[in-house]
Amino acid sequence: MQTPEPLGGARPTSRDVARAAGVSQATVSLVLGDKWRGRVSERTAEVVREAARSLGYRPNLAARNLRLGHTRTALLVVPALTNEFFARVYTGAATVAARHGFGVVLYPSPDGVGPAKDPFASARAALDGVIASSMASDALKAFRGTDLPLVMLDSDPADSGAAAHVNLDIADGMRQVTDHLLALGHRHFVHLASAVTSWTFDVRAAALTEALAGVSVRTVRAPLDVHGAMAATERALAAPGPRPTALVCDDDILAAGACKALRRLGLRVPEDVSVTGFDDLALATAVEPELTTVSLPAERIGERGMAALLAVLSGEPPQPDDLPVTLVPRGSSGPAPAS
Amino acid sequence: MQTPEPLGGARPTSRDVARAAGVSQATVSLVLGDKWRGRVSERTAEVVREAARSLGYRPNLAARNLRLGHTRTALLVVPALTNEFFARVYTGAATVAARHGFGVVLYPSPDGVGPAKDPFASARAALDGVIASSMASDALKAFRGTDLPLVMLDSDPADSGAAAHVNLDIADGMRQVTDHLLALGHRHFVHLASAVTSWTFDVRAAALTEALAGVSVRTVRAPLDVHGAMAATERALAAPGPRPTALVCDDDILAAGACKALRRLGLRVPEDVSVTGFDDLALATAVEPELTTVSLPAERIGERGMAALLAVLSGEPPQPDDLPVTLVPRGSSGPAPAS
DNA sequence: CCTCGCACGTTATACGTAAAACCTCGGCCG
DNA sequence: CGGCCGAGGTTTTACGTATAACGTGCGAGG
Repeated sequence: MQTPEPLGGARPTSRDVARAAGVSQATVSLVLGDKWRGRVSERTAEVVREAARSLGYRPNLAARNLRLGHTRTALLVVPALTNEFFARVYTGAATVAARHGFGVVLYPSPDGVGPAKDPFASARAALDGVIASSMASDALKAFRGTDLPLVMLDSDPADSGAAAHVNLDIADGMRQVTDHLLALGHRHFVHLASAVTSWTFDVRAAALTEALAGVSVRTVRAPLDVHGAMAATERALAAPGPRPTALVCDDDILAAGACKALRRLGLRVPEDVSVTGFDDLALATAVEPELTTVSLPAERIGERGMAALLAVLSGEPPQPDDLPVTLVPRGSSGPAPAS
Repeated sequence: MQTPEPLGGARPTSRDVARAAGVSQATVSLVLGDKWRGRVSERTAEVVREAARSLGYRPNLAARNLRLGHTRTALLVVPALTNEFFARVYTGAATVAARHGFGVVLYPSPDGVGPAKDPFASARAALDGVIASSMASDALKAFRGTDLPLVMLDSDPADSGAAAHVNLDIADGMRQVTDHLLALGHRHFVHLASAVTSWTFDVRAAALTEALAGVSVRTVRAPLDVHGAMAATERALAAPGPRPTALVCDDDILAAGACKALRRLGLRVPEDVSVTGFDDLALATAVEPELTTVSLPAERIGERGMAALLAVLSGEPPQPDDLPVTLVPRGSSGPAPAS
């Protein structure tokens, strides 16, 4: 009937819709907000809906958020978006968010641990809460002392700044890895550890040394990329003493690099050296041999994190939540060589 | 001086700051908005800033957005966040956005998450514009006919719905690949193509068939994962006729799968069969042999896309923008076998 | 001495929405 | 017949901010 498209200048407002439908703005708000049962006749409601449709009306979210006092959006803080794990966490969080009419905006922390000068300015959306995954505690200080509830994922549960915690049983994962390798007869280990420090890596290290008490284990650190892992692996094998037969890596990327380095040194995986990863990225089944690794429920921790935030926002006291992880034995690990 | 933390109920508003500083709300807005030169004395400004700091004041973005009529945030629509390429596009876009006081919120299109019923509802932020990367044209119809400017990246430049286009010279990339392989003596090709269709893959196919006119080439389609690629590769090699010596893949993931499948068939890469990828993901150097592939300036296309959107928003007519891509020869391609 | 302009603020208003409070009219019951 | 009630709306207000429009002294110039 009227202008079919909101072309040209300004977007139509609810008042424009009201005018077109011959009702007041309040009625439009009622109808479009689905709160009109018993307050507006079915016929009028339909007229309003039709007017809105023909004008191409979309509510102004800024105005709505201002009026409502909340925004139904959460901020997800992650160390690095290029890591598949965090993309999956996001997916999980966004899924349950959508189910509750929430949105999720991402904030890849600059530099992973950097001093986030102003997270609020860069995540320009007005927020209801914050979820942080695998972040160092002090990288989140900008969110402390605000009124925003903070849910921490895969982080130190002793951190009291968070309104809720959801964790992965990382320690158990590492225990499963070591049990697996010990059962295969391995007695000389190298721990290829991540050079970036965070709770999740600290736990891996602690669990490993505890599970391997009394067994020969050597630690080498590497940045989280293939070339760093290769260099570190070469260093580790160049060290004096008996040659390690098992290489436990903090991450699949490190494991992939380790495999490459070993092969260049003329060693076969897993016949001469077994290698294990962590995280079960797509990479784990792309390389050869496929990596024995620990599968983490990435989507699920995102889902649970969002659910926890929603619980906090509705005033429920959230209980601590721990998710199990599972060892996936594949081709990169095998029996320790005879001698 | 006053309450050091905004604990308890409501967040402090600019009016609270004004009260604490003994000035009017307008003055607070002036000072904090950095528009006070010659309107407010340096001393008063400092008092205001101190009051804001001690109250922990953060401006209400919803109110600001409403007042200003824009939000300085853009929506980035991508097919799948777990693909490293898009994470990098995001990074580039977010970088130049931040430089201009803009934010970027992500919308991984319905393929990844739930029903796409209303992109505006799920990306709850109020938006100034939309950037879509590698999206099929009809997946964006929700953004057409709105007042939001749309910038398309890596998409059909003939699409007139977009206010600006930024593209990669994909065709040239594929030409470089075929030139490389032809120079190595290859004459029997297989094109391992993506089963998902989009402009970027159509161009790869078209460029390949054009560059290989008169040469034996067979096309097999596979979903974008390692196992799909393996199955497709086996199918391709089981076909009658002379054995292909070069496998051109639409994507590094496909290439990695192809390498695995070939090895299982007892064929060596690159001695028996050469394999090439596309995109130059981290995966390309994680597998062995490392993949010959085409490196795409992912961050840069994100940067240019955001710059184009900013240009459109300030009324400048944006010119079409094409970014070069480069072949990176690595270990997975070599001379065609003798016979 | 009047007035002009500048330095320094303040008052008032609008942005678009949601919802509380308020109207109006007809029917029905006591 | 008076009053009450419910259906179907409308009027009004508030959310917090940015900024246009409007004072108000005071020093200087005519």
